[in-house]
Amino acid sequence: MIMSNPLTMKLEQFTAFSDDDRRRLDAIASTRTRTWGARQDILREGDHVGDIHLVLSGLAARYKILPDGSRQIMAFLVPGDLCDIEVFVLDQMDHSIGALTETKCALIAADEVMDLITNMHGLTRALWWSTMTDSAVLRERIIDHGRRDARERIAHLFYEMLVRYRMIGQAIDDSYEFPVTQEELADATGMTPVHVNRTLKQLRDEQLIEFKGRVLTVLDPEALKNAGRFNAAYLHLQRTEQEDPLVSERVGDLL
Amino acid sequence: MIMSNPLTMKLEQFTAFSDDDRRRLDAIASTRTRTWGARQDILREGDHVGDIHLVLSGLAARYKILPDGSRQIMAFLVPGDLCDIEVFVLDQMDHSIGALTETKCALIAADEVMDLITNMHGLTRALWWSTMTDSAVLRERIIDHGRRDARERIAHLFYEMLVRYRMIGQAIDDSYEFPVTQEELADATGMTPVHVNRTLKQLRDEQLIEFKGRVLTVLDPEALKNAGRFNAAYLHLQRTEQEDPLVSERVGDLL
DNA sequence: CGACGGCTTGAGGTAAGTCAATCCACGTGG
DNA sequence: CCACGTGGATTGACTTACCTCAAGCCGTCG
Repeated sequence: MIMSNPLTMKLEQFTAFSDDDRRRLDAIASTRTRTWGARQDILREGDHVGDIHLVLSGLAARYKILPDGSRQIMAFLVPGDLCDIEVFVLDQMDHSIGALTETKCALIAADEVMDLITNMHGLTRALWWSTMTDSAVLRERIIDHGRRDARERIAHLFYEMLVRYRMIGQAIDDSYEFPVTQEELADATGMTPVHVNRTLKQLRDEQLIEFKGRVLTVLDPEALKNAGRFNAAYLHLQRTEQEDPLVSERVGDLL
Repeated sequence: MIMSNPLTMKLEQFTAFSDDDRRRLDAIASTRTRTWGARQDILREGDHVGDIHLVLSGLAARYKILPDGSRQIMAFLVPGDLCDIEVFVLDQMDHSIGALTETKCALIAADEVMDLITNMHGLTRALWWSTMTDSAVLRERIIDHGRRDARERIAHLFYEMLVRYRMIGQAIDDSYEFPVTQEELADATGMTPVHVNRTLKQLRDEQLIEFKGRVLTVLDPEALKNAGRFNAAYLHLQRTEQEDPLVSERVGDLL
């Protein structure tokens, strides 16, 4: 057996490849490469589709810088990891990738992968989008826990849920039904029920929200958004701005 | 325009559907449904492929119970969210889904989706696997931040990295090169550099690890694994146990 | 009416954060 | 070969956000 590239090795944990598959993967991973020095960004938040990057050697990190300058690393990328398949489906990066040490990546031509995507059934693509945005929401939750305090976390969650309920047409103005107990909120935000309670009280006292009878009402959307340091980019609601006035109508004012 | 089901509404944020597509989605979402009462599990950790579940109404949560009994909710699922597409690719659930209120789901026959998957090119499937495990790792990081203390977090990270470096053949016995600064570790674990330092010292004092010259050596794998309350299930290294002795050789003893 | 689940509030404790000084390994230039 | 600068690691003293324990409250439902 030939010692192949790290991506192949990784994927083989899952599927057995034919020699042909393996040759193909190796070819992809070796034709074009590029190297970044330590502390350089391989991809930046906002970048659009270009080549796909596959880490071959070195160590990189998926991270985001928050408004206050703090950084949250959401994942370490080791050889065999793909940096940016999601850009295909999500249009633009919602976070950055930085090299921690000198890092070499294989560059996979956009259209090689594009073939896969465009040949997909419309529904399959939509499915991809769904998975990818789910991941993005997960990443945001990591930031919540790592770099936001109790008040910011709750505010962020409530604002996100407002957007999500609007998306599916289940928010009336700035209210939505959100039938969670404080204990469940605690389990979601990684705090204790007691502290959730105090934080809710604070948000209520500040006139940002009202939360009674399982219905959450956002009294001051702008203020809540700020309190949660919310930035809608990660939800990838691309069509809103342009094409579709109807969709835009649903969530547009929240972004 | 017909008011369609929540999945369609959600996906339309991203793609414009033809009337045909929309009809198809609606059909999928309405043929078979099932309702769960509040506090019932829709899916349990360990469940294998069955029907795919699409939330139609109610509120559910993606969660995991830790060994000490604490629960971490990783995501709220609202109408339009899919509970378990990943099972297709990952063989079994690595977490549970519970209904928080009475929740109705559409049941999508496994083979309807299976068609999509099996018709996929081997590489595309592998790509899916890659994305799905990435998500699983993200979820694990949420648990880290929400329900593990500093020592557990660092221990968990170091053990996970050992497994990942083994997977790509870049660990020598229980050592691997991990060229991160303490500040970067802090950004990844959501703590401060100072506290990372103290935690490292503790792990060193306990003879669990050695970390000098960018090389991390796990002195006592079993103990480190326990310290991080590590459970390999989320990495979905399915082939290891059975088929492939070579793959198993790489990571087998760690699981 | 009592019981129960969930919410609220207080008092006191602790893990982790902040600020700041010191140390150490290294690379570079005189 | 030593002086120096620099980035990172280490350690101490003090603060704080959040946790724990525990009691009381409130609405609803049998």
